Amino acid sequence: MPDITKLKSVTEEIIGEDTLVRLLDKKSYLRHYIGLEISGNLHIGHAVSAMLVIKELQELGVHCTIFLADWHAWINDKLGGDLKFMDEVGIPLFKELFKASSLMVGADFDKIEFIKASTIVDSSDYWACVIDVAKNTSLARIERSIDILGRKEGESTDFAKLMYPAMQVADIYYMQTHIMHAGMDQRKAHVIALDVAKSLKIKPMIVDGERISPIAIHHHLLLGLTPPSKEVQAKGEVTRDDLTEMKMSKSKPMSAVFLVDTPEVVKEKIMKAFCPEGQVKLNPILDWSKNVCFKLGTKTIDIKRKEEWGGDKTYTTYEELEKDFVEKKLHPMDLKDAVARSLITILEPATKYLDNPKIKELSELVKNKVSR
RNA sequence: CCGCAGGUCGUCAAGUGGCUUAAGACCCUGGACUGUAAAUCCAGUAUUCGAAGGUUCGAAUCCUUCCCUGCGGACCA
Repeated sequence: MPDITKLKSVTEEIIGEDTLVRLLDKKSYLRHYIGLEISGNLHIGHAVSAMLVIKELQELGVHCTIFLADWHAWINDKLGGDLKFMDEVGIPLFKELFKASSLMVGADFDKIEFIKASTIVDSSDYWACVIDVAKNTSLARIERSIDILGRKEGESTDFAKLMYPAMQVADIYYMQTHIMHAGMDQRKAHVIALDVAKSLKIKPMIVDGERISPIAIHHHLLLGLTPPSKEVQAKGEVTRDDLTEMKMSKSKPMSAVFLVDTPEVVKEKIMKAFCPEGQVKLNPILDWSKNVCFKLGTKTIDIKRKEEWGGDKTYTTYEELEKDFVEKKLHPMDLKDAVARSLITILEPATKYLDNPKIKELSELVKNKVSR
């Protein structure tokens, strides 16, 4: 039996776990994919959550693919919807950022296949898949799933945005990627993919001659560093949609740590982060401790503080740390200091790799494009 | 193509001829206070009102043209 415990430790949920184990056991050739809109920047969540999953899948012998969703970015108005710019600047930069991420987590970058959306849309078969998906779902369903674009309800939606979910699902079947992987914010699209699995005529998902439902892997979304809205804070229950709402966002630079951030910037962002003393719920510093610091690097948190505050202490498990934090034996400031140092260490391979003029130039071009 | 409504700070939004050197809220920035952040309290932030003309002593507010957005209609009878 293949052991997927390590894979599970870096994901929030796997839908179709039994199928995955069965197919791995049979040594079937399995393809994975994760799609990303070309937006011009990757944050630590992409590296940790997405790349870590790729690393674990690679170790299980799965062929991993990164789908460069330039057409999807166009639909979603990223980088000015400028496909040419994406091709010349966005995608080259993205590949460097992925390379940097792979260095951070130890994934094999050379074995990752890159596929651009703009190449598969040349095929009429692809559009047949889109229609096949669209024929097997309802308009209401699509409308409900539209928040996968990261848009709030009520925002103006042009018709192209309604095509997006059907395309996203079609991507999976057209490319025959048995494992569809994304953040928790994308699960609505994946659930549609699951629902239509048995009805599709054009390109059903086939492994070893057997028709299957694709396997969905969803990784945790790191909490943004900025305070959650008052409404959410007041709620007793925090829903999935609330969590999606609070993820790191490129439009709020202080909410996220980017791969290109210097150690000084990382330190500053962490020190300015929301971190209520003794509270675990909606606390990004605790969330990051658990999902970044204890998953990468030394997998410990080293507190350095004066004797009067309790002296130095090293935590080797998150549970231990959480307990002390709740009992207020660990002050937010000391935790922040330790988390910042940990992140800087974890980011170091990426920081070093990205410290080169060509990459900086691409990064600048994107920055100008976005602010325009 | 026609009709209706609308375009004011990053966002929402008041203002319908002089009291506006454009209110307020949120966001953002700086400061105070906490051994972090948040909360709280101060301070700062549109010489400009979709664009161009025009009327007027005086316009974001009136007129003209154009551009854009939303809604509805028309075409098929």
